[in-house]
Amino acid sequence: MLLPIDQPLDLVSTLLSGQAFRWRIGDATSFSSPGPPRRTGEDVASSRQVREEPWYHGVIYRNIVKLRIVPGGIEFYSAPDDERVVAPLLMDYLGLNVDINEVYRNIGTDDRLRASIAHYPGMRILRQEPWECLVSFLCAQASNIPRITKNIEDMATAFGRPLELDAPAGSGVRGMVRRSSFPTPQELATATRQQLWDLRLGYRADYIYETTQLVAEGKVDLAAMREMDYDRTLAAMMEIPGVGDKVANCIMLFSLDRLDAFPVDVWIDRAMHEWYFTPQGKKLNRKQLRLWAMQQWGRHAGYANHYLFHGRRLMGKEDQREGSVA
DNA sequence: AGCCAGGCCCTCC
DNA sequence: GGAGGGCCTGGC
Repeated sequence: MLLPIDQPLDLVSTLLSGQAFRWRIGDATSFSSPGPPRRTGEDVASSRQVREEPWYHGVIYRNIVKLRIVPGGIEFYSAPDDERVVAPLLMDYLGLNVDINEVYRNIGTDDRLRASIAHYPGMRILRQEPWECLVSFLCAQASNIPRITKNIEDMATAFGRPLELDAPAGSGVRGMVRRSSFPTPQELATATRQQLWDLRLGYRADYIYETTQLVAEGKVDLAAMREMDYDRTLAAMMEIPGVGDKVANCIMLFSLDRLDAFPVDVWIDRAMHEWYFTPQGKKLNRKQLRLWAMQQWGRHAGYANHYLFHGRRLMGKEDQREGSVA
């Protein structure tokens, strides 16, 4: 099915850069290292080099979704639910209801940000499912993307529901995709503390165990948090074990409709001191940085955060993986 | 071998 | 209120 879009969308930056952890590149289920771009194999003889966008697959709303960019929009398949059912969910999940050009006008306030925007046009903030997002960022403290990805996948495999997507013949999609849904709070609540510990989550296992009980028992109501104002949502989030200011802001930004949320991690901390509070200025703590940013960029501060984060990796160090194949 | 990671929490000052 | 150390595990 084709989902028409008329604004830039950069799938690799949006899906694989650390806001969600269940997206993979490639036609079929494969957890081997991504490696170099794969050959299509069929149109090698063709003199005209048709540059085809890669497929991605992930799991949202208990569906496997496989998608890629095509002229005019997004081509996608889903299972077990029909594409007509998944289409609006996918649209919403990808944040395509947000006018990104308006966002850029609001956050393009200096050269650094404008450079980052120019380098990552179409990198979006996802609108994820709050429960999965919460567990993901409980995993994230003192960790890294590959490890978080493994932790989340292990929980899905152990406590979620197995799914498969068999692409229709002649669709040009090759390979069966087998994934598991991320467990619901009730499903994950069946896990014992020891079982979680055995997934090698480290000390995060305790946070996840405690949090799962709270959500499954209804003592934490994530859906309700989408309706609250920023301060109330933040306060409610920080009641959750293992959730501090940074993690709360990540969850709020990526899943609770708070595009004004501004998570300050070590990288943002460095970038802001380096770029906005230069040498001798007194050091601001993380909460002060967040308040300053929210003042500066208002209701799209979270987008500024994401572009600062990626902008710094752009200028700070070399860009190791970049899909700019000739 | 030893240090540290995309934090949080608890203790102590 | 804020600085400092501990915490599972994995990677360098």
